[in-house]
Amino acid sequence: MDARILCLGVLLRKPASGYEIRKQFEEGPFNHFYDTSYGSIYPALKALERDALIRVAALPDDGGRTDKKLYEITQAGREKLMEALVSAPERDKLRSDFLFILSFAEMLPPRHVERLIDQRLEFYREHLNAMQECAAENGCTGKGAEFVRGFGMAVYTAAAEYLEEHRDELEPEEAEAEHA
Amino acid sequence: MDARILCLGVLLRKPASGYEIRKQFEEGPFNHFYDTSYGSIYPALKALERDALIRVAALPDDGGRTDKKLYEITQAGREKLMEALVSAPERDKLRSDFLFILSFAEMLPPRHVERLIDQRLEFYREHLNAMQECAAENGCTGKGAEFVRGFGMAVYTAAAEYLEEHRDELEPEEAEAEHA
DNA sequence: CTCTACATGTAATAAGTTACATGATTGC
DNA sequence: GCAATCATGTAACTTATTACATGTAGAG
Repeated sequence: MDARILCLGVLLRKPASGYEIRKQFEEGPFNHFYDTSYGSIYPALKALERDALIRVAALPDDGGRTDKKLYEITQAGREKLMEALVSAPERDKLRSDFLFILSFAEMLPPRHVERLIDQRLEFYREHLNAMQECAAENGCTGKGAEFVRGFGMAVYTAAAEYLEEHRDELEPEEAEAEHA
Repeated sequence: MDARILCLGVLLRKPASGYEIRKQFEEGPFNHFYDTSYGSIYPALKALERDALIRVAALPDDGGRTDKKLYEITQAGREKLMEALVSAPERDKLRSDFLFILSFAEMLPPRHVERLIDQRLEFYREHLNAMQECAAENGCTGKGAEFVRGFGMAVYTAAAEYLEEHRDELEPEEAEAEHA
């Protein structure tokens, strides 16, 4: 899924500007499994408009700002998106500095490992809260979106639990060595 | 973490060739949270050797092939890696076509959704098996690596359970509509 | 009036992926 | 002899990221 399909996905739910699309990937429902920056969104929107997969919607005269481009998906865009949605998904790609670092835990200062895990737990807490509240305003609507949200929460919860229950295994065992 | 640091991480555990490093990211302990291809590994090794962070080890005369370059980490390399390991980790990056697609589940053919989830469950089964066996031969050694392996298994298990327990929520409810 | 959030866009850069090109070794 | 795996490397391509550049609107 490249930035173009991602944008189509957002626009299928409702018309939005480039800025608003960005926000959906930063705070909204797509936050947890995709990330995209302006540098990829704006060029993507340009290409989509060129190919008539989206168009600039007539600006609503509710006093919105005039420099804002509200894009909406076209029929061709809907078809293009559906095509992408039913084709075989690429496998997930994860890049986790956290796990990479932790896999060398025994060679690191114990305090550093402690802090790393504390920060991670804090991260899970925050995001679980945010996910709980991610509601209609953000486009967290529909069976699919809710299912995915539940999935994310289940995974984060399990991750946090594992960290809490097993973090002591990473502690250096000073006393033990003496008895050897 | 770029390809260079990743390579240093592999080489810290034991000397390896570019090909073997690749395998660690494809099958080995780093499999689940990082991915890297030849096109990034070989240039990374070249750069690391140029900077004296790794060197070509004397070939063991056990009859190995002569075109194989066994790299080992140098002291400077160890320091460079440690520096990277104690600096603040970048946040995880996940890109999941699976979740993106599922978030539109209600607009997709039910059969497609079914198949998607079946494939995913199969994926979890396979990888949980592989992770259970990922042992010493592969460099799954040490507290850190084992902790990370356990973490991965906990997360995959939770993900699979969620899918199994909640997949029915994605089924279209034909009967219900009639009573409305 | 000032800060934050809204808003769009480009250019330089960095990075990794894919496909290509080649060849040796091992097991059957 | 043949296929699979081991093994190294490059070039073209695609892609996204970062930093830059600019300006508006609303809240306090």
